[in-house]
Amino acid sequence: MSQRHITFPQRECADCPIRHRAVCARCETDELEQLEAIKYYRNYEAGQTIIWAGDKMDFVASVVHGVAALTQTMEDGRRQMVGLLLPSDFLGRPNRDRAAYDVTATTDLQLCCFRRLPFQQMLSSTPHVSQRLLEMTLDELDAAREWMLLLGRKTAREKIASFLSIIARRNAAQQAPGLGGAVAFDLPLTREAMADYLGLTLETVSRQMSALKNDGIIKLDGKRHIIVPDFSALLDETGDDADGGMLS
Amino acid sequence: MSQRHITFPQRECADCPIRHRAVCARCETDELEQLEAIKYYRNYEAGQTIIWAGDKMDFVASVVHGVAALTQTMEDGRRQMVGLLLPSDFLGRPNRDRAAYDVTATTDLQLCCFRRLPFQQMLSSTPHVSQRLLEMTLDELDAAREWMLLLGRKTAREKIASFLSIIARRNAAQQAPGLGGAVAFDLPLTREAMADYLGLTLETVSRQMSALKNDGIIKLDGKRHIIVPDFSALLDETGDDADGGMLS
DNA sequence: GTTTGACCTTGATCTGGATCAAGCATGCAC
DNA sequence: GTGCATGCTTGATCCAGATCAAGGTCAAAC
Repeated sequence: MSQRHITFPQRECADCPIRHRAVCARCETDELEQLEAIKYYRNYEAGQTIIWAGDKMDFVASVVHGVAALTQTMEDGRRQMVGLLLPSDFLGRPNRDRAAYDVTATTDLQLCCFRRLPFQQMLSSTPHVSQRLLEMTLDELDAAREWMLLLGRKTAREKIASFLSIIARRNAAQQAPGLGGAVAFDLPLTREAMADYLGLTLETVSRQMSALKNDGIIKLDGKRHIIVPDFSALLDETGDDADGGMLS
Repeated sequence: MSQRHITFPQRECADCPIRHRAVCARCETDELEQLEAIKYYRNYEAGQTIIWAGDKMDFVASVVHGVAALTQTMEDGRRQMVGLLLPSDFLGRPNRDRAAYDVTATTDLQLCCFRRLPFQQMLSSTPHVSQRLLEMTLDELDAAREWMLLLGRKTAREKIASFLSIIARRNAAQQAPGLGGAVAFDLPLTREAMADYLGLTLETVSRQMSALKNDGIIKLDGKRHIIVPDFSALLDETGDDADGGMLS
């Protein structure tokens, strides 16, 4: 394993990039101070395992930079990703001291870790933290249910298009507004990890990526950089409602 | 539609069958009184739609008796169940006034409904309610992740065996302890609803049920009553770890 | 600049579950 | 009773995606 050195800056909460979206989003100054007292940063490089299912886990954490994946593995080696954590997402479960899933960094990653026991204390004493955590957990449950529809009922092409639009959307949420329907971004996953996310094989992922490229829906710059000339054309391939579920 | 009349008894919280497992589980007497003031019961018969995705929803609820299903439908009619609510499970999302999924009663059903706005008030003011709701939501998220593994990676036979063992387990949780590995229960879903749960067609569900019957893993008494002579034999068919994920 | 290994693409073939198509069983309405 | 609808089973065929197999690309290590 390479010894490449990663250094994300470590900072005060006040100028943290996820300050207003993470579990700490609603905290007042004094509550932030309490969190500062129990927090520490950890950096991982792409491909590293953060924790194995069943391992003791003495912290919970927010993703600050990068992407982490939660994966379940069956005895015979079949793997299914069950969570994809992007910046501001929360890792770990309060009141549970062992990891339920394998957790790996799929890109270089920085976590803001909170020691588990004091964090649990804060959950009882600080409604701003527990309310925010409830809201984030409900959002994750909604995302999981979208994902179930994808796994259970979508075709391989729809799965790929859906995945690309999810990544594009979550990227856009943090970055410059795209100009006129065009979007570009880097894939945070290998073809194999995409297959684990989508319930496919890596060969099918590769073939469907090529098909979308040949149909002009996406362009590839290298293996990982995606350009979407017309985002609505990509959405048409996802199988989802054209209006994104909006109601009159 | 039939006019068959359903009457589940309506009761005081004190002798409610889900008193110690539902969102109210941790409430003290005075908190229960607050809940009593904003609660009312609703009964539905098997097959009835409770609410359509996008409809206004002015209540949240606990399932008291029976089973409800959350389902997503694509434009072309493909359907995926994304939630199965058994007694004590929670329906609805605080701070959201429209249903995100279709909700149907798959058996005769009783809901204990709470008016949404006062319930949201209580969430802010009553840690015992919000803490319990967080815990239940985290449990649902874990269940959703198991379900993703099932949808993404299991074979049709494994899916059926997994579904049967889930229903058997949740039934057993409330009822007499089975004698020596044998279990019996009623399916709360039609073959078609099972297909929507499992990401299969109803024909495949029917074929795999027949296969498990022919292999002696289950016995059928009518279409819906299942007898499992040896529960561990059923578990062997699920593809899950033999030890149920227990660790040394 | 050559070797190595990780990652990705593409081709040929196979197969589990979908689809298309009958028909059966049960229970309710009349 | 008869008629009819709903739910279920079973058979024949098809096909999307898995599997098996071969190479291609690129960057880091030497």
